[in-house]
Amino acid sequence: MRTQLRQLGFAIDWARELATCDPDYYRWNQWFFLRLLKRGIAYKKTGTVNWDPVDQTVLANEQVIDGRGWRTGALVEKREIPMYYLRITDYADELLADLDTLDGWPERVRAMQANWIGKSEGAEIVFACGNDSIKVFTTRPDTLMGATFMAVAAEHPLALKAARNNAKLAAFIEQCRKEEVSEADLGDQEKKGMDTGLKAVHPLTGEELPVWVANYVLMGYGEGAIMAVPAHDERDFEFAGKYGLPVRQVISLDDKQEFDPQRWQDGYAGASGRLVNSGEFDGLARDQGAQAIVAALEKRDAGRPRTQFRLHDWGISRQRYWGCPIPIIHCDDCGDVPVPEEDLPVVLPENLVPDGSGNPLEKDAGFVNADCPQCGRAARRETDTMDTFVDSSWYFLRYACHDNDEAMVDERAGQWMPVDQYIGGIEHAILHLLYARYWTKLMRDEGLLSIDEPFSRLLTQGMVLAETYYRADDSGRRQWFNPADVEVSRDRNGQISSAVARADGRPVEFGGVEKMAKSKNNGVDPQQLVDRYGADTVRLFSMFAAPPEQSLEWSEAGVDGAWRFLRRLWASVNSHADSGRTRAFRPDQLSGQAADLRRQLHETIAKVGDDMGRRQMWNTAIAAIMELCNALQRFRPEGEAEHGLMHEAWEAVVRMIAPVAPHISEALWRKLGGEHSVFSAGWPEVDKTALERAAVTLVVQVNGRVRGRLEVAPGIDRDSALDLATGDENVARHLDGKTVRKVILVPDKLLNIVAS
RNA sequence: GCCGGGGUGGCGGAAUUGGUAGACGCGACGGACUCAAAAUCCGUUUCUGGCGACAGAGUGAGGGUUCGAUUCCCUCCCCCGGCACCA
Repeated sequence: MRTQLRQLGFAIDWARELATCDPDYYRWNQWFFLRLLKRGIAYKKTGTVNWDPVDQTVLANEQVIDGRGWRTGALVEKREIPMYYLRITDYADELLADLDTLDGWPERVRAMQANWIGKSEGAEIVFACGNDSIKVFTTRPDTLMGATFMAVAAEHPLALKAARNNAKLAAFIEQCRKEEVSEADLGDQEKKGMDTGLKAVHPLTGEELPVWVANYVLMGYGEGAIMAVPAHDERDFEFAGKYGLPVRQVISLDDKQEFDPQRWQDGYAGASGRLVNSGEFDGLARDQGAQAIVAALEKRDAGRPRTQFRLHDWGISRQRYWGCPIPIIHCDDCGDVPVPEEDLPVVLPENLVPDGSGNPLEKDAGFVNADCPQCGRAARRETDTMDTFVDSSWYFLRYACHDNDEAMVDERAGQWMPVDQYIGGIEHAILHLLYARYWTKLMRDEGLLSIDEPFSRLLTQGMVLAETYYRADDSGRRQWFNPADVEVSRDRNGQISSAVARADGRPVEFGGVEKMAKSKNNGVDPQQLVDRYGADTVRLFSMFAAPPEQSLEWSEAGVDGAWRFLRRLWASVNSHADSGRTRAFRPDQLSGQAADLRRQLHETIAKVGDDMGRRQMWNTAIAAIMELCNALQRFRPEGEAEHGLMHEAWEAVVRMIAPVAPHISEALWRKLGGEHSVFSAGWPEVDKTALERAAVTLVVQVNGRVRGRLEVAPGIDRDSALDLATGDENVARHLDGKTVRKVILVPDKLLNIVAS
């Protein structure tokens, strides 16, 4: 079933692929895009793409940064091209706030989205710099008086301007821009910088501050420029130390701590403390100081409060063939003209072959050449396609009303939505799920929907991991072997001692356990297992292996157990049904073992319902069903009532296992006399009266260690329990010579006698 | 470097709110059935000592809180995943 879960996760990807092939879906994507364009929610601006100067193509992000080494460093250039964007940042506040309403979502996904949106409160401050100015964003306006230099990103306009007559600076900037490509190891990259020679003017003191280019300042966040306060920011501190820039303390520390400009210490960036060395602001607490400083800046028109989001607007243009065409025609005279509604959809030609040299649409005259809808003259069709995340943002809405060719969605979408239970891989935790939430809100605000959120409950599956094997050639390049093509020898502890390739019998190296990926050739196709054992067994086995949110190392050990379980179930139910003794009975006719068995049956029904529903722990649900089956198979029914009980039990078992082993369950359900499908039979009901117990097991501890067990009537009080416990031989032995100090009773569960 | 998730028998994992650690399954070992094997069924299976009843140790390491800690707190180690030096 993990496979099935996995496939449900893939459904997102399938939906995207199918949707992009479906002109009907294109039509509404394009219709809605044009509507957003008209509203100004979609807009055009220059964006940066990774460009391969050798193959002359745009590189996908993962080709550049995922460490597979396709293209790195010098082989990637940045290129500025016009792109279409959606104003997702306008919804940043709502997307953040509504996370609190998604209580059916895993906490970690909500945390990841909140971090991604990245709201921070602070101020923007403007520093004069010659005839220009530098605007910065800071979360710490209280430290303004401790700013000792400015730092700008390599791409910052002022840096570029200064580089025009400074070759060394230009070279440094070029180097920074190249290195920025590999974000993966940015974390431990050394801080580097260079003085531009420019001076910025402190807006309150008038002091001149040097302006540096620094590789730790990012153009994509805030203003691409910072005021550096080395005394209270660890990165600025490190940078100042390296380049000998001044450090000025402006926030007091705890009494215990002394400020040392040579050494960074934890409290420097802390929240406590008052302003010092800050002139008129001295003595104010941090937040008051921040307010006062921002007020002073506002008076001089040099700053104001501001909330900054990390989230960027969503660039939806993609320079690739497969995707929904962006319905725009570029005319030399009329500019960018939307394709008229009656001409939608713009469809992709299907006969093009991507050859790795860029978007084939650009070279297809039949697609590119178009008449301007406004003036009728020859014009050029937009060849960028939409990000396929656009398609996955609302496919589930279209499912509800796929046959409507008059409207994007109709009232049926409102009836079906929101999705009760959404399942997908954890890799979709941020992008897909955030875009789908955003799109839902967009459609709501366009009057097409009345829901705020698309998915009520979310299950994010863990990754499936598998062993990797490789053989390195002389140059160190690794050739990866699929685990299925490798013969593994293990030592007594199950550890891999050696492995050889089946093909040539020569040894291969074990490369550790990693997430299944094409690049490591460690994917496993469950189809072979399905062919051998059947789909029900493979579903049962993979659902039983681990809870769905946990990552799972793929192993076929254990699949035999699932197979045996289903075979036993098949035999037991058939033999019961063939006995033909299925008459109704009254529970009070049962006694002894039979009554216990019926209690276990109803406890199991309750547990399995809770595990499959609330807890989403399918592995323990299956374990409980297995336990029940073991008990049922051991039981030898005598008389009509006990045969009736067996019938009640097997009916319940078949209904409970049906979600996991649907084919066998369906057949067994008919065998048990079901007229309709097991899936219309409903969930077995818990008979609360069957749950009552005549006796419970009370664990007896002495000083927290288990020394005995008592069978007692439910609800027994502490003193009676203690009386019984001290009568137990082993308990008495451990109490011998000691005085009872304290007795703790956990009702119907445990009695702890504290003695010394 | 930062963030998130983990670390429990030979293995996958269970223990839901601080209350019997190891459910369920795999594997292994022993037995029944069989001329034999497979399949099936029964039993044992955390480690150490003991014929046993039992006793001691034990959930990555070390400390703490508690009558009681896999669970809560502190420090540290290791593994997996993600990433954005976010001002």
